[in-house]
Amino acid sequence: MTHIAPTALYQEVAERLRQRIFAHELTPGTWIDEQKLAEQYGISRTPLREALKVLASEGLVELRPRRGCYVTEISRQDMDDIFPLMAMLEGRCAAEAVNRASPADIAALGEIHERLESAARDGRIDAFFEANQEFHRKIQELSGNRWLLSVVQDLRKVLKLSRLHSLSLEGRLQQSLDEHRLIMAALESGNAGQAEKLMYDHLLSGREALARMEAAPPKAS
Amino acid sequence: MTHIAPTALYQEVAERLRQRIFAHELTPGTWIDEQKLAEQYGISRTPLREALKVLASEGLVELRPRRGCYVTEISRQDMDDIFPLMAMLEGRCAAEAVNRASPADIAALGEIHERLESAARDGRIDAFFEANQEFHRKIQELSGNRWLLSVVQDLRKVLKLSRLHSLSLEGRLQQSLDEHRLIMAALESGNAGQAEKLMYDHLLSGREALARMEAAPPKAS
DNA sequence: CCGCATAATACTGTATCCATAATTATGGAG
DNA sequence: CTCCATAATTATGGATACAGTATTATGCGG
Repeated sequence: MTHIAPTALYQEVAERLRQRIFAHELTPGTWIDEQKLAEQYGISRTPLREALKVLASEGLVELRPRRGCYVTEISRQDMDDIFPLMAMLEGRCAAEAVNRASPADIAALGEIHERLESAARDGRIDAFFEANQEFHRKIQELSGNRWLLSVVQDLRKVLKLSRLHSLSLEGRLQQSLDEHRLIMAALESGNAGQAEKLMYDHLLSGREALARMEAAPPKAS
Repeated sequence: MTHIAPTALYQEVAERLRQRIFAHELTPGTWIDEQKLAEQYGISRTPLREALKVLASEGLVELRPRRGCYVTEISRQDMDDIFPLMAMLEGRCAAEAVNRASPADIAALGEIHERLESAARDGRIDAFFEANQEFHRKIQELSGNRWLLSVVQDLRKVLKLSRLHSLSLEGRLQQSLDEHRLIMAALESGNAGQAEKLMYDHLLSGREALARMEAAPPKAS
């Protein structure tokens, strides 16, 4: 039986760990017990350690020599550092996307946007969250810049370390939807400069919403 | 004998490999023979493989499953993708540096700039190259944004894969020096917006010089 | 009773070993 | 002579074993 996916074990392990980290099953600051995790996955420590090296490069975990591996703790300062950066980068993605996207691409993006609309109508936050991610990712891909894509996605991974999601803030979902509509319109009209600025503002707006939550957290620990 | 540096072996190996790649002793496209390299370094394959995972995350090598490890080949397209990105990012670094730097920081930067001047006077290209790197790095650090720093430095590593150095182009060294003077002046006068734009233009100017070399390469293979 | 030193334990880091898959060489058939 | 198939070789990927260091517990001294 030939493996269809010849992907190495350490990659699969890395992906599984990523999911657990994003799901906050492994919370920031917690120590990762190599041999416990290895036997839990039924593998040896070798591929696990290789996976941890990858996650460390992505910033999801920190490897302290002779001390072990810890899930990265993200500070408010980090958020303040990353969001403006993301705003700039995603803004650039939007601008590049306008320059390179075909009408078919824009149409595909419009479909994703429609899912945002319907999710918002039904108040389905998690569906909105999913479509939102997909929308942003699609634009990033449309930029056609492989390196821009990888940088943005690496930073996005780091942001996902935070358990705060601005969409659960009262009114933020509607506001986010409004901003998306504007961005979508700019993309359709082919206005690169405007798309860039709107995307930039959209990201900063998201950070602001998050900041408001930090002041009055919903029910997180 | 206690190791003063408790740094793990795989990190040292990764650094040694980086240097060999940057020195073009390991040229893009070449296959990395694990066991040959391991015995050459007098170590086992385990830490070497971990080092290769790190280098792969940095984009310096490519790991093809079951096929081995190859030094990344950088295309013209990649250069065209990365340079504008770097221009934007380093521009942002310069702007942030203006906002955060103390007079002492600016003075330290001025000293590095002086080394640029003197290296240029004596026509010492490699010294100029060194001081140039240090100048840019210092500004990146002054931005005070840990994530911006890591993103920029990762991309810088990838650029170093290219064996083309624009400074060896006739007249480029003087042009680069001129641009640096303007940047330095903007930093000293505390004009963030201008520093950002000048740095942006400086990077694009570097890419243009490189493009001219690609058309008429000096003597590279 | 508290603090420090020493010993025991446990985990990280490295080496060695084995299995599997890919590449290359060799031989035979067309 | 060329092309394909099969076998041998070689390298990668994973597992296991071992060494060294950090942490924790325990006991002794103050």
